[in-house]
Amino acid sequence: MLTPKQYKLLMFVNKTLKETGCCPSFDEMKVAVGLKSKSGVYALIEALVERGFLRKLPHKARALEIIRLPKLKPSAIVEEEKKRDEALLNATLDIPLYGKIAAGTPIEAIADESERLAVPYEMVRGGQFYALKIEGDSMIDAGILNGDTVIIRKTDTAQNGDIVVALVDNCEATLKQIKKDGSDVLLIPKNAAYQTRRLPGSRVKVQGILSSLLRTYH
Amino acid sequence: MLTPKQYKLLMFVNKTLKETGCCPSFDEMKVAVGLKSKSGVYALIEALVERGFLRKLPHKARALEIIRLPKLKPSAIVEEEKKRDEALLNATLDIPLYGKIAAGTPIEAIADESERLAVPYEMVRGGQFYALKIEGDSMIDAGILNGDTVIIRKTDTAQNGDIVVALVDNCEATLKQIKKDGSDVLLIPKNAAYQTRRLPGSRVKVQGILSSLLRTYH
DNA sequence: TTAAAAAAGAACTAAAGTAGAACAAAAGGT
DNA sequence: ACCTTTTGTTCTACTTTAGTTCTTTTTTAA
Repeated sequence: MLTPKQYKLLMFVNKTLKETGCCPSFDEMKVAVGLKSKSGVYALIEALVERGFLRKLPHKARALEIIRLPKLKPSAIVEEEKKRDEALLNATLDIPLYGKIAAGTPIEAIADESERLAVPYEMVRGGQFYALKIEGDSMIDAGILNGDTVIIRKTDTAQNGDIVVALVDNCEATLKQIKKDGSDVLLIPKNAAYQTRRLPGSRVKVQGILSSLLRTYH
Repeated sequence: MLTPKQYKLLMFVNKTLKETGCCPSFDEMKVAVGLKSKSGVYALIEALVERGFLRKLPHKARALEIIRLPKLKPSAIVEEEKKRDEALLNATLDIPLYGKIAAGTPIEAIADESERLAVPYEMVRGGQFYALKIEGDSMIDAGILNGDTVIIRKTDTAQNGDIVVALVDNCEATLKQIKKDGSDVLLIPKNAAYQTRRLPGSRVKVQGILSSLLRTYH
Protein backbone atom coordinates (compact mmCIF):
# COMPACT_ATOMS: atom_id res chain seq x y z
CA MET A 1 0.00 0.00 0.00
CA LEU A 2 2.66 2.53 0.99
CA THR A 3 6.22 3.06 -0.12
CA PRO A 4 8.86 3.21 2.61
CA LYS A 5 9.25 6.97 2.24
CA GLN A 6 5.54 7.52 2.43
CA TYR A 7 5.36 5.37 5.53
CA LYS A 8 8.23 7.20 7.17
CA LEU A 9 6.63 10.55 6.53
CA LEU A 10 3.24 9.41 7.74
CA MET A 11 4.79 8.18 10.95
CA PHE A 12 6.62 11.45 11.42
CA VAL A 13 3.47 13.49 10.92
CA ASN A 14 1.59 11.24 13.30
CA LYS A 15 4.29 11.46 15.94
CA THR A 16 4.61 15.23 15.67
CA LEU A 17 0.88 15.69 15.84
CA LYS A 18 0.67 13.57 18.95
CA GLU A 19 3.66 15.04 20.70
CA THR A 20 3.38 18.72 19.89
CA GLY A 21 -0.27 18.98 18.97
CA CYS A 22 0.52 20.92 15.83
CA CYS A 23 1.25 19.88 12.35
CA PRO A 24 4.83 20.00 11.01
CA SER A 25 5.64 22.27 8.11
CA PHE A 26 6.91 20.95 4.80
CA ASP A 27 10.40 22.13 5.70
CA GLU A 28 10.31 20.25 8.98
CA MET A 29 9.10 17.13 7.19
CA LYS A 30 11.82 17.62 4.61
CA VAL A 31 14.56 17.24 7.19
CA ALA A 32 12.69 14.48 9.01
CA VAL A 33 12.65 12.22 5.98
CA GLY A 34 16.07 13.35 4.78
CA LEU A 35 15.24 15.40 1.71
CA LYS A 36 16.76 18.65 0.57
CA SER A 37 13.73 20.01 -1.20
CA LYS A 38 10.11 20.53 -0.23
CA SER A 39 8.87 19.37 -3.58
CA GLY A 40 9.57 15.80 -2.65
CA VAL A 41 7.59 16.16 0.53
CA TYR A 42 4.75 17.63 -1.46
CA ALA A 43 4.62 14.59 -3.69
CA LEU A 44 4.68 12.26 -0.69
CA ILE A 45 1.87 14.13 1.00
CA GLU A 46 -0.18 14.02 -2.19
CA ALA A 47 0.31 10.29 -2.37
CA LEU A 48 -0.75 9.84 1.25
CA VAL A 49 -3.84 11.97 0.66
CA GLU A 50 -4.69 9.99 -2.42
CA ARG A 51 -4.39 6.72 -0.53
CA GLY A 52 -6.65 7.99 2.20
CA PHE A 53 -4.18 8.25 5.07
CA LEU A 54 -4.12 12.04 5.31
CA ARG A 55 -6.50 14.91 4.72
CA LYS A 56 -5.37 18.41 3.83
CA LEU A 57 -7.53 21.26 5.02
CA PRO A 58 -7.58 23.40 1.89
CA HIS A 59 -6.03 26.84 1.99
CA LYS A 60 -4.48 26.31 5.35
CA ALA A 61 -0.89 26.02 6.40
CA ARG A 62 0.21 23.28 8.79
CA ALA A 63 -3.18 21.70 8.48
CA LEU A 64 -2.82 17.98 7.93
CA GLU A 65 -5.05 15.45 9.55
CA ILE A 66 -4.40 11.77 10.00
CA ILE A 67 -7.31 9.74 8.74
CA ARG A 68 -5.93 6.27 9.41
CA LEU A 69 -2.69 4.45 10.02
CA PRO A 70 -1.60 1.09 8.65
CA LYS A 71 -2.31 -1.42 11.38
CA LEU A 72 0.83 -3.19 12.41
CA LYS A 73 1.07 -6.54 14.09
CA PRO A 74 2.14 -6.34 17.73
CA SER A 75 5.87 -6.83 17.82
CA ALA A 76 5.60 -9.63 20.37
CA ILE A 77 4.14 -11.86 17.68
CA VAL A 78 6.91 -10.94 15.30
CA GLU A 79 9.48 -11.85 17.93
CA GLU A 80 7.80 -15.18 18.48
CA GLU A 81 8.04 -15.99 14.80
CA LYS A 82 11.68 -15.01 14.66
CA LYS A 83 12.37 -17.28 17.59
CA ARG A 84 10.89 -20.23 15.76
CA ASP A 85 13.25 -19.71 12.87
CA GLU A 86 16.28 -19.54 15.11
CA ALA A 87 15.20 -22.72 16.83
CA LEU A 88 16.26 -24.84 13.90
CA LEU A 89 19.90 -24.00 14.44
CA ASN A 90 20.54 -26.11 17.51
CA ALA A 91 20.22 -29.82 17.40
CA THR A 92 19.10 -32.37 19.89
CA LEU A 93 19.58 -36.06 20.13
CA ASP A 94 16.68 -38.48 20.28
CA ILE A 95 17.03 -41.09 22.96
CA PRO A 96 14.61 -43.92 23.62
CA LEU A 97 11.95 -43.16 26.18
CA TYR A 98 11.18 -46.43 27.88
CA GLY A 99 7.96 -46.86 29.80
CA LYS A 100 7.45 -45.88 33.36
CA ILE A 101 9.77 -47.13 36.00
CA ALA A 102 8.57 -47.54 39.53
CA ALA A 103 10.38 -45.42 42.00
CA GLY A 104 8.06 -46.98 44.59
CA THR A 105 7.41 -50.65 44.49
CA PRO A 106 9.21 -52.04 41.45
CA ILE A 107 6.75 -52.78 38.68
CA GLU A 108 7.74 -52.70 35.04
CA ALA A 109 10.75 -53.99 33.25
CA ILE A 110 12.60 -52.07 30.59
CA ALA A 111 11.39 -52.74 27.07
CA ASP A 112 9.89 -51.06 24.04
CA GLU A 113 11.62 -48.78 21.56
CA SER A 114 8.74 -46.79 20.18
CA GLU A 115 8.74 -43.52 22.04
CA ARG A 116 11.69 -41.20 21.89
CA LEU A 117 12.65 -38.02 23.66
CA ALA A 118 14.58 -35.10 22.26
CA VAL A 119 17.16 -33.77 24.68
CA PRO A 120 19.91 -31.19 24.24
CA TYR A 121 23.04 -32.74 22.86
CA GLU A 122 25.16 -31.66 25.82
CA MET A 123 23.08 -33.73 28.21
CA VAL A 124 23.74 -36.98 26.40
CA ARG A 125 27.31 -36.63 25.24
CA GLY A 126 29.71 -39.53 25.50
CA GLY A 127 27.77 -42.67 26.11
CA GLN A 128 24.52 -44.44 25.46
CA PHE A 129 21.48 -43.01 27.11
CA TYR A 130 17.82 -43.68 27.60
CA ALA A 131 15.02 -41.92 29.41
CA LEU A 132 12.51 -43.17 31.97
CA LYS A 133 9.36 -41.70 33.39
CA ILE A 134 9.32 -41.89 37.17
CA GLU A 135 6.26 -43.32 38.85
CA GLY A 136 6.02 -43.23 42.60
CA ASP A 137 7.66 -41.33 45.37
CA SER A 138 10.37 -43.60 46.71
CA MET A 139 13.12 -41.18 45.67
CA ILE A 140 11.43 -38.04 46.80
CA ASP A 141 14.14 -37.13 49.29
CA ALA A 142 16.64 -37.12 46.45
CA GLY A 143 14.48 -34.57 44.67
CA ILE A 144 13.12 -37.12 42.21
CA LEU A 145 9.36 -36.75 42.05
CA ASN A 146 6.52 -38.70 40.59
CA GLY A 147 6.24 -37.79 36.90
CA ASP A 148 9.84 -36.66 36.48
CA THR A 149 11.81 -37.86 33.49
CA VAL A 150 15.26 -39.19 34.26
CA ILE A 151 18.02 -39.69 31.76
CA ILE A 152 20.09 -42.78 32.38
CA ARG A 153 23.53 -43.54 31.01
CA LYS A 154 23.88 -47.20 30.14
CA THR A 155 26.52 -48.98 32.17
CA ASP A 156 26.76 -52.15 34.16
CA THR A 157 29.00 -50.81 36.87
CA ALA A 158 28.34 -48.25 39.53
CA GLN A 159 30.08 -46.59 42.41
CA ASN A 160 28.91 -46.93 45.96
CA GLY A 161 26.19 -44.35 46.52
CA ASP A 162 25.23 -43.84 42.89
CA ILE A 163 21.60 -43.73 41.93
CA VAL A 164 21.10 -46.50 39.41
CA VAL A 165 18.55 -48.44 37.45
CA ALA A 166 18.75 -51.87 39.06
CA LEU A 167 17.29 -54.99 37.52
CA VAL A 168 16.34 -57.53 40.14
CA ASP A 169 16.00 -61.20 39.22
CA ASN A 170 15.93 -60.21 35.56
CA CYS A 171 12.37 -59.07 35.84
CA GLU A 172 11.85 -55.93 37.89
CA ALA A 173 13.60 -52.65 37.26
CA THR A 174 13.80 -49.90 39.81
CA LEU A 175 15.61 -46.65 40.41
CA LYS A 176 17.44 -46.66 43.71
CA GLN A 177 20.64 -45.66 45.40
CA ILE A 178 23.02 -48.57 45.41
CA LYS A 179 25.52 -49.65 48.04
CA LYS A 180 27.59 -52.77 48.37
CA ASP A 181 27.74 -54.61 51.63
CA GLY A 182 30.06 -57.58 51.34
CA SER A 183 28.56 -59.89 48.74
CA ASP A 184 25.17 -58.31 49.24
CA VAL A 185 23.78 -55.21 47.57
CA LEU A 186 21.60 -52.60 49.23
CA LEU A 187 18.92 -50.85 47.18
CA ILE A 188 18.12 -47.72 49.13
CA PRO A 189 14.99 -45.70 48.49
CA LYS A 190 15.26 -42.03 49.34
CA ASN A 191 12.06 -41.82 51.30
CA ALA A 192 11.75 -42.63 54.99
CA ALA A 193 8.48 -44.45 54.33
CA TYR A 194 10.21 -47.12 52.23
CA GLN A 195 12.43 -49.98 53.28
CA THR A 196 15.92 -50.59 52.03
CA ARG A 197 16.17 -53.92 50.24
CA ARG A 198 19.13 -56.16 50.82
CA LEU A 199 19.80 -58.66 48.04
CA PRO A 200 22.65 -60.99 47.14
CA GLY A 201 24.78 -59.34 44.47
CA SER A 202 23.96 -62.14 42.03
CA ARG A 203 20.31 -61.13 41.88
CA VAL A 204 20.97 -57.48 40.98
CA LYS A 205 22.19 -56.11 37.68
CA VAL A 206 22.99 -52.44 37.14
CA GLN A 207 21.42 -51.22 33.90
CA GLY A 208 22.54 -47.64 34.02
CA ILE A 209 23.22 -44.72 36.27
CA LEU A 210 21.26 -41.55 36.75
CA SER A 211 22.70 -38.84 34.54
CA SER A 212 20.18 -36.05 34.55
CA LEU A 213 16.62 -35.15 35.28
CA LEU A 214 13.88 -33.19 33.51
CA ARG A 215 10.71 -31.95 35.08
CA THR A 216 7.84 -30.01 33.56
CA TYR A 217 5.37 -28.08 35.63
CA HIS A 218 1.69 -27.65 34.80
CA MET B 1 -8.03 -22.67 -4.74
CA LEU B 2 -4.55 -21.21 -4.69
CA THR B 3 -1.32 -22.73 -5.84
CA PRO B 4 1.39 -23.04 -3.18
CA LYS B 5 3.38 -20.23 -4.78
CA GLN B 6 0.39 -17.95 -4.88
CA TYR B 7 -0.39 -18.72 -1.27
CA LYS B 8 3.16 -18.13 -0.19
CA LEU B 9 3.31 -14.81 -1.99
CA LEU B 10 -0.02 -13.66 -0.60
CA MET B 11 1.15 -14.50 2.91
CA PHE B 12 4.38 -12.64 2.34
CA VAL B 13 2.60 -9.52 1.14
CA ASN B 14 0.22 -9.71 4.07
CA LYS B 15 3.02 -10.18 6.55
CA THR B 16 5.09 -7.35 5.12
CA LEU B 17 2.15 -4.98 5.14
CA LYS B 18 1.36 -5.84 8.73
CA GLU B 19 4.88 -5.74 10.02
CA THR B 20 6.39 -2.82 8.17
CA GLY B 21 3.31 -0.92 7.10
CA CYS B 22 4.53 -0.68 3.55
CA CYS B 23 4.13 -2.74 0.47
CA PRO B 24 6.98 -4.91 -0.82
CA SER B 25 8.37 -4.34 -4.30
CA PHE B 26 8.37 -7.03 -6.96
CA ASP B 27 12.05 -7.60 -6.37
CA GLU B 28 11.49 -8.14 -2.66
CA MET B 29 8.66 -10.56 -3.39
CA LYS B 30 10.86 -12.32 -5.88
CA VAL B 31 13.37 -13.33 -3.23
CA ALA B 32 10.64 -14.06 -0.68
CA VAL B 33 9.05 -16.74 -2.83
CA GLY B 34 12.36 -17.95 -4.22
CA LEU B 35 12.17 -16.78 -7.80
CA LYS B 36 14.95 -15.29 -9.85
CA SER B 37 12.87 -13.07 -12.04
CA LYS B 38 10.23 -10.45 -11.48
CA SER B 39 8.11 -11.72 -14.33
CA GLY B 40 7.12 -14.73 -12.31
CA VAL B 41 6.00 -12.51 -9.47
CA TYR B 42 4.01 -10.47 -11.93
CA ALA B 43 2.10 -13.54 -13.05
CA LEU B 44 1.40 -14.57 -9.47
CA ILE B 45 0.15 -11.11 -8.56
CA GLU B 46 -2.11 -11.05 -11.60
CA ALA B 47 -3.55 -14.40 -10.57
CA LEU B 48 -4.16 -13.19 -7.03
CA VAL B 49 -5.84 -10.04 -8.32
CA GLU B 50 -8.00 -12.07 -10.66
CA ARG B 51 -9.08 -14.34 -7.84
CA GLY B 52 -10.00 -11.38 -5.68
CA PHE B 53 -7.32 -11.62 -2.99
CA LEU B 54 -5.38 -8.52 -3.94
CA ARG B 55 -6.11 -5.14 -5.40
CA LYS B 56 -3.57 -3.09 -7.34
CA LEU B 57 -3.89 0.66 -7.26
CA PRO B 58 -3.49 1.36 -10.97
CA HIS B 59 -0.37 3.17 -12.13
CA LYS B 60 1.21 3.11 -8.71
CA ALA B 61 4.29 1.39 -7.40
CA ARG B 62 4.25 -0.53 -4.12
CA ALA B 63 0.53 -0.18 -3.98
CA LEU B 64 -0.99 -3.58 -3.29
CA GLU B 65 -3.88 -4.07 -0.93
CA ILE B 66 -5.08 -7.28 0.63
CA ILE B 67 -8.76 -7.81 0.03
CA ARG B 68 -9.16 -11.17 1.74
CA LEU B 69 -7.17 -14.19 2.81
CA PRO B 70 -7.97 -17.78 1.89
CA LYS B 71 -9.61 -19.85 4.59
CA LEU B 72 -7.86 -22.99 3.35
CA LYS B 73 -4.17 -23.54 2.95
CA PRO B 74 -3.00 -25.44 -0.10
CA SER B 75 -2.20 -28.97 0.98
CA ALA B 76 1.42 -28.61 -0.09
CA ILE B 77 1.80 -25.78 2.41
CA VAL B 78 0.19 -27.84 5.13
CA GLU B 79 2.70 -30.62 4.47
CA GLU B 80 5.56 -28.20 4.60
CA GLU B 81 4.44 -26.79 7.93
CA LYS B 82 4.04 -30.27 9.34
CA LYS B 83 7.63 -31.04 8.45
CA ARG B 84 8.77 -27.78 9.97
CA ASP B 85 6.97 -28.53 13.21
CA GLU B 86 8.50 -31.97 13.35
CA ALA B 87 11.90 -30.46 12.84
CA LEU B 88 11.24 -28.11 15.69
CA LEU B 89 10.51 -30.95 18.03
CA ASN B 90 14.04 -32.12 17.42
CA ALA B 91 15.53 -28.74 18.07
CA THR B 92 16.57 -26.71 21.02
CA LEU B 93 16.19 -23.08 21.75
CA ASP B 94 18.79 -20.95 23.46
CA ILE B 95 17.38 -19.04 26.38
CA PRO B 96 19.25 -16.61 28.59
CA LEU B 97 20.83 -18.16 31.64
CA TYR B 98 20.78 -15.53 34.32
CA GLY B 99 23.05 -15.82 37.31
CA LYS B 100 22.29 -17.80 40.40
CA ILE B 101 19.12 -17.21 42.31
CA ALA B 102 18.94 -17.87 45.98
CA ALA B 103 16.49 -20.51 46.97
CA GLY B 104 17.65 -19.91 50.53
CA THR B 105 18.22 -16.41 51.76
CA PRO B 106 17.60 -14.13 48.80
CA ILE B 107 20.87 -12.82 47.42
CA GLU B 108 21.20 -11.75 43.83
CA ALA B 109 18.93 -9.85 41.52
CA ILE B 110 18.30 -10.86 37.96
CA ALA B 111 20.62 -9.32 35.42
CA ASP B 112 23.15 -10.15 32.69
CA GLU B 113 22.47 -11.52 29.23
CA SER B 114 25.72 -13.20 28.40
CA GLU B 115 25.28 -16.89 29.16
CA ARG B 116 22.71 -18.95 27.34
CA LEU B 117 21.34 -22.44 27.77
CA ALA B 118 20.08 -24.83 25.12
CA VAL B 119 16.83 -26.52 26.07
CA PRO B 120 14.45 -28.74 24.13
CA TYR B 121 11.97 -26.74 22.10
CA GLU B 122 8.93 -28.32 23.72
CA MET B 123 9.99 -27.01 27.09
CA VAL B 124 9.93 -23.41 25.94
CA ARG B 125 7.06 -23.31 23.51
CA GLY B 126 4.74 -20.35 23.57
CA GLY B 127 6.21 -17.63 25.69
CA GLN B 128 9.39 -15.99 26.79
CA PHE B 129 11.67 -17.97 29.01
CA TYR B 130 14.87 -17.70 30.96
CA ALA B 131 16.89 -20.06 33.10
CA LEU B 132 18.24 -19.71 36.61
CA LYS B 133 20.73 -21.72 38.62
CA ILE B 134 19.38 -22.60 42.04
CA GLU B 135 21.55 -21.90 45.03
CA GLY B 136 20.44 -23.05 48.44
CA ASP B 137 18.00 -25.58 49.76
CA SER B 138 14.89 -23.63 50.63
CA MET B 139 12.82 -25.45 48.02
CA ILE B 140 14.16 -28.91 48.71
CA ASP B 141 10.78 -30.34 49.67
CA ALA B 142 9.47 -29.39 46.25
CA GLY B 143 12.25 -31.45 44.71
CA ILE B 144 14.28 -28.38 43.75
CA LEU B 145 17.85 -28.91 44.88
CA ASN B 146 20.93 -26.79 45.19
CA GLY B 147 22.56 -26.62 41.76
CA ASP B 148 19.43 -27.39 39.76
CA THR B 149 18.60 -25.28 36.74
CA VAL B 150 15.06 -24.02 36.56
CA ILE B 151 13.34 -22.67 33.48
CA ILE B 152 11.06 -19.75 34.12
CA ARG B 153 8.34 -18.45 31.89
CA LYS B 154 8.15 -14.68 32.00
CA THR B 155 4.90 -13.37 33.34
CA ASP B 156 3.79 -10.89 35.93
CA THR B 157 0.81 -12.81 37.14
CA ALA B 158 0.60 -16.07 39.01
CA GLN B 159 -2.01 -18.35 40.48
CA ASN B 160 -2.21 -19.08 44.16
CA GLY B 161 0.20 -21.88 44.90
CA ASP B 162 2.46 -21.41 41.88
CA ILE B 163 6.18 -21.45 42.34
CA VAL B 164 7.41 -18.11 41.07
CA VAL B 165 10.41 -15.86 40.80
CA ALA B 166 9.48 -13.04 43.12
CA LEU B 167 11.26 -9.72 43.19
CA VAL B 168 11.05 -8.11 46.60
CA ASP B 169 11.52 -4.35 46.95
CA ASN B 170 12.95 -4.26 43.43
CA CYS B 171 16.23 -5.64 44.65
CA GLU B 172 16.16 -9.25 45.76
CA ALA B 173 14.91 -12.10 43.61
CA THR B 174 13.91 -15.41 45.05
CA LEU B 175 12.17 -18.60 43.99
CA LYS B 176 9.24 -19.42 46.26
CA GLN B 177 5.71 -20.65 46.31
CA ILE B 178 3.35 -17.69 46.30
CA LYS B 179 0.02 -17.31 48.01
CA LYS B 180 -2.18 -14.30 48.40
CA ASP B 181 -3.60 -13.46 51.78
CA GLY B 182 -5.76 -10.39 51.54
CA SER B 183 -3.54 -7.55 50.45
CA ASP B 184 -0.48 -9.42 51.66
CA VAL B 185 1.55 -11.96 49.80
CA LEU B 186 3.10 -15.05 51.33
CA LEU B 187 6.42 -16.31 49.99
CA ILE B 188 6.60 -19.89 51.13
CA PRO B 189 9.86 -21.83 51.11
CA LYS B 190 9.47 -25.57 50.72
CA ASN B 191 11.74 -26.52 53.57
CA ALA B 192 10.63 -26.83 57.17
CA ALA B 193 13.82 -25.10 58.29
CA TYR B 194 12.85 -21.85 56.58
CA GLN B 195 10.27 -19.26 57.51
CA THR B 196 7.44 -18.11 55.31
CA ARG B 197 7.70 -14.41 54.60
CA ARG B 198 4.61 -12.25 54.67
CA LEU B 199 4.89 -9.03 52.69
CA PRO B 200 2.49 -6.38 51.50
CA GLY B 201 1.57 -7.07 47.89
CA SER B 202 3.08 -3.77 46.82
CA ARG B 203 6.58 -4.92 47.74
CA VAL B 204 6.47 -8.09 45.64
CA LYS B 205 6.62 -8.39 41.88
CA VAL B 206 6.23 -11.69 40.05
CA GLN B 207 8.90 -12.05 37.39
CA GLY B 208 7.97 -15.42 36.05
CA ILE B 209 6.63 -18.80 37.00
CA LEU B 210 8.44 -22.09 37.25
CA SER B 211 8.01 -23.98 34.02
CA SER B 212 10.49 -26.81 34.16
CA LEU B 213 13.61 -28.09 35.80
CA LEU B 214 16.88 -29.60 34.65
CA ARG B 215 19.35 -31.41 36.83
CA THR B 216 22.66 -32.96 35.91
CA TYR B 217 24.33 -35.56 38.07
CA HIS B 218 28.10 -35.97 38.50
C1' DT C 1 8.28 -37.58 -26.12
C1' DT C 2 5.77 -33.81 -26.30
C1' DA C 3 2.66 -30.15 -25.01
C1' DA C 4 1.67 -27.02 -21.45
C1' DA C 5 2.97 -24.51 -17.55
C1' DA C 6 6.37 -22.15 -14.91
C1' DA C 7 10.46 -19.54 -14.62
C1' DA C 8 14.38 -16.71 -16.22
C1' DG C 9 16.08 -12.90 -18.58
C1' DA C 10 16.32 -8.79 -21.19
C1' DA C 11 14.25 -4.66 -22.77
C1' DC C 12 11.23 -1.28 -22.07
C1' DT C 13 7.84 1.93 -19.72
C1' DA C 14 6.28 4.07 -15.75
C1' DA C 15 6.45 5.72 -11.17
C1' DA C 16 8.99 7.32 -7.22
C1' DG C 17 12.47 9.96 -5.37
C1' DT C 18 15.68 14.08 -5.62
C1' DA C 19 16.91 18.82 -6.20
C1' DG C 20 16.46 23.68 -7.12
C1' DA C 21 14.09 27.59 -8.11
C1' DA C 22 10.23 30.51 -8.73
C1' DC C 23 6.15 31.91 -7.13
C1' DA C 24 1.57 32.10 -4.60
C1' DA C 25 -0.81 31.87 -0.47
C1' DA C 26 -1.29 32.05 4.55
C1' DA C 27 0.29 33.70 9.09
C1' DG C 28 2.09 37.00 12.14
C1' DG C 29 3.29 41.39 13.80
C1' DT C 30 3.23 46.30 13.63
C1' DA D 1 -4.06 47.78 6.22
C1' DC D 2 0.64 46.83 5.27
C1' DC D 3 4.87 44.44 5.01
C1' DT D 4 7.63 40.37 6.30
C1' DT D 5 8.16 35.78 7.15
C1' DT D 6 6.73 31.38 6.88
C1' DT D 7 4.55 27.99 4.40
C1' DG D 8 2.61 25.58 0.43
C1' DT D 9 2.38 24.78 -4.64
C1' DT D 10 4.10 24.20 -9.23
C1' DC D 11 7.52 23.42 -12.66
C1' DT D 12 11.65 21.48 -14.79
C1' DA D 13 15.27 18.28 -15.04
C1' DC D 14 17.28 14.26 -13.74
C1' DT D 15 18.33 9.64 -11.18
C1' DT D 16 16.77 5.67 -9.20
C1' DT D 17 13.54 2.26 -8.38
C1' DA D 18 9.64 -0.34 -9.77
C1' DG D 19 6.29 -2.53 -12.98
C1' DT D 20 5.17 -4.52 -17.56
C1' DT D 21 5.81 -7.05 -21.72
C1' DC D 22 8.02 -10.02 -24.42
C1' DT D 23 11.10 -13.97 -25.84
C1' DT D 24 13.68 -17.87 -24.50
C1' DT D 25 14.64 -21.58 -21.46
C1' DT D 26 13.51 -24.92 -18.09
C1' DT D 27 10.42 -27.78 -15.63
C1' DT D 28 6.45 -30.57 -15.16
C1' DA D 29 3.04 -33.65 -16.08
C1' DA D 30 0.32 -36.15 -19.56
